[in-house]
Amino acid sequence: MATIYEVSKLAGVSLATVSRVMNNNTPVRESTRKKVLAAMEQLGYRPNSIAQSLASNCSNSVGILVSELHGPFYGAMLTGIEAEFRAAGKHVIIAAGHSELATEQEGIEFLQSRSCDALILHVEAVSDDYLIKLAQTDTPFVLLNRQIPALADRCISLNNELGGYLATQHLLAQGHRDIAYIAGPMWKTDAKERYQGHQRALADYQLVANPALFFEGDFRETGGSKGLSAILATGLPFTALVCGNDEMASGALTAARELGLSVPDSFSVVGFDNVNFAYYTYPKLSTIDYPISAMGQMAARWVLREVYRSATVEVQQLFEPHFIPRDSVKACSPT
Amino acid sequence: MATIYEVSKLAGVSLATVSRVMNNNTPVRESTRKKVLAAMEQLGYRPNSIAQSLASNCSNSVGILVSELHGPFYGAMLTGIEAEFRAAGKHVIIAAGHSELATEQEGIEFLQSRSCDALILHVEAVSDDYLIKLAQTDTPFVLLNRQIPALADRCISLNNELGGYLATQHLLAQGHRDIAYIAGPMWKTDAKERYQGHQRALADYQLVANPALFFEGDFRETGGSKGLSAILATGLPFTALVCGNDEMASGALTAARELGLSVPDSFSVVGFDNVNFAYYTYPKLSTIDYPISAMGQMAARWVLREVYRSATVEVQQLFEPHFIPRDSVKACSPT
DNA sequence: TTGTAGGCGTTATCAT
DNA sequence: ATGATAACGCCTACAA
Repeated sequence: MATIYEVSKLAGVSLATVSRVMNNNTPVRESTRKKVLAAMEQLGYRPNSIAQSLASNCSNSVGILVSELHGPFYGAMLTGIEAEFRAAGKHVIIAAGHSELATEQEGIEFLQSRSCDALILHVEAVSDDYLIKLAQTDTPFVLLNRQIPALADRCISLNNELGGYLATQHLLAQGHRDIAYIAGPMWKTDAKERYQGHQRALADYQLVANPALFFEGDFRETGGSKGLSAILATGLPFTALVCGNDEMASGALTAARELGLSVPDSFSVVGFDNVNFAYYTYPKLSTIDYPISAMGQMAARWVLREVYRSATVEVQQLFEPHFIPRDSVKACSPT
Repeated sequence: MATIYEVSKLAGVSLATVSRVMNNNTPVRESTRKKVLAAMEQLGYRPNSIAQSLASNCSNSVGILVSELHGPFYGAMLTGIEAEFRAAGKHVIIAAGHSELATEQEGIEFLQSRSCDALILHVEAVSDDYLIKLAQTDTPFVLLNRQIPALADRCISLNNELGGYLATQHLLAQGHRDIAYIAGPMWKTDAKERYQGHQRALADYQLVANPALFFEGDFRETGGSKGLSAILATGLPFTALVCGNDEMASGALTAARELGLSVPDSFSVVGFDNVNFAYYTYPKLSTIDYPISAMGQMAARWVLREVYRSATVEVQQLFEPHFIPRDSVKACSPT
């Protein structure tokens, strides 16, 4: 592989000049520029990005830590991020944190050791304090799907509470009063906030959530099926079920079918996230939209603006969810 | 950030010695090792990976090019790859090729310019010749889901033809004779091979595929729904439908339901890939298993073995699919 | 076992 | 506008 040195020799100029035409940061006479370009072309010269990084103290790489690489949710997020960075010539290093404390911390350290210029973190297990400490470090980072007041300027998040509110509010407006709830792991902020929204919507109608109709699931399909069984086992009547995310809703739909119950005739179901497959369940799932791809893109832009100082479009940090009506909810028939 | 130099000063040894304890490739007296370790600890020393890369001519990074970052298929693949590399201390740079020629080539060049030690390529649009030329370059790469005879030693692929054969064979064994087929884009090798397997299975029964019952889709859900409409529009009878992948099968299921047809009573459906949501469709989709996560892992191992010379477990390059019976197929009732 | 010194391919600061 | 030359932080013969 040709080096800058060989290019300079062939072009009959100095190292520095070659560097200048590459980065065009310093004026170079047009004729010499041409000479250099020609030499580069002739040698098939490609700058060594490692050497550039060492000398410029900028690796042009940003680390992404997500909980999982698979699953409809993170895929959409990564797509938004990658597209934005690729266009800017930055590259993306990914690591999975698996929602586990140790793995998430390791992941962050791993990414830091790779000398990323910045980090985009979608972490769940790590504590607020840990992140606040991390902010003292000289590796800048943005937080996706998390709200920490002390770090508000680097948080990009959805109003989960509002989403939870909207889901339940829609059911209430349809006449439902006995509403079961399958939550995600309540130690996860988004699961908790969604549930709080649920409670607020109930309060609007002078109602209170019935603890017997509550189940704490795992955000996965099995959580939905187990949750439904548990709720049915109470023998209590209910006409609607809110699930903390679409995966659990899908599990609940499947379980209901296997038990001979039909949705929405036996009861209505609402999910959360609007992942791509929500449209392909049967019945099609009514859910809350989570614009995760756009949010990933915003995280990328934040980095572009704050770290690479490129003049980019506005960065939106707070996103509002909205309700997507489909076929899994119907009005509560007066009995 | 502390450098190796400061560590050496604090420990009272030379630069070289510090480097040696880090890489432990050269014997170092235990007492000096301790001193160095202590100094590193005290300074919170972290090696600069960029400098390491420049000096050692090894970036410890491998580039991954996939068609898409979202979708159940690639997610599973990335998971297999990331886990394997992370454990080996290598990191993963990803790029999306979107199944488009220009984007795939750009992606490869992008990854090369990032001085990856190796590439894992899941490319569809790029030609065999291009890849054969690429093999002359000094960037080693493995091919996932592609078979090129001249590059056989770096191909990790599934026997798609066999998969296609198994899908149809199962239907034939269940008594089906009029079998419709919704293929993926036929310029994609896997789509073509799956269809060839379909034809071979038919041939076993002295049957020939009916071109009127064939539809070329796009591997996406809409392909399945459009395909089903097109096939129904012919008015020809059929009792089973094979789809080139699960996404299209899912689309066909949804479309069938909307048309008032019930699967598998009106007709049976088989998919391909066994993506995670295949279990959550209604009815649960009978399909062909595609062990993509394991294949991703193998690609990673190939790199570990061939490029990083680490003694790893055997690398399996050829994978065999098998049939997963679920609820979308039933025996053809004799009429 | 340990130290010395040259090199990896750029960038960037001075001069000129 | 251009050229020397010193970083950048580490690795690795070669010597001792």
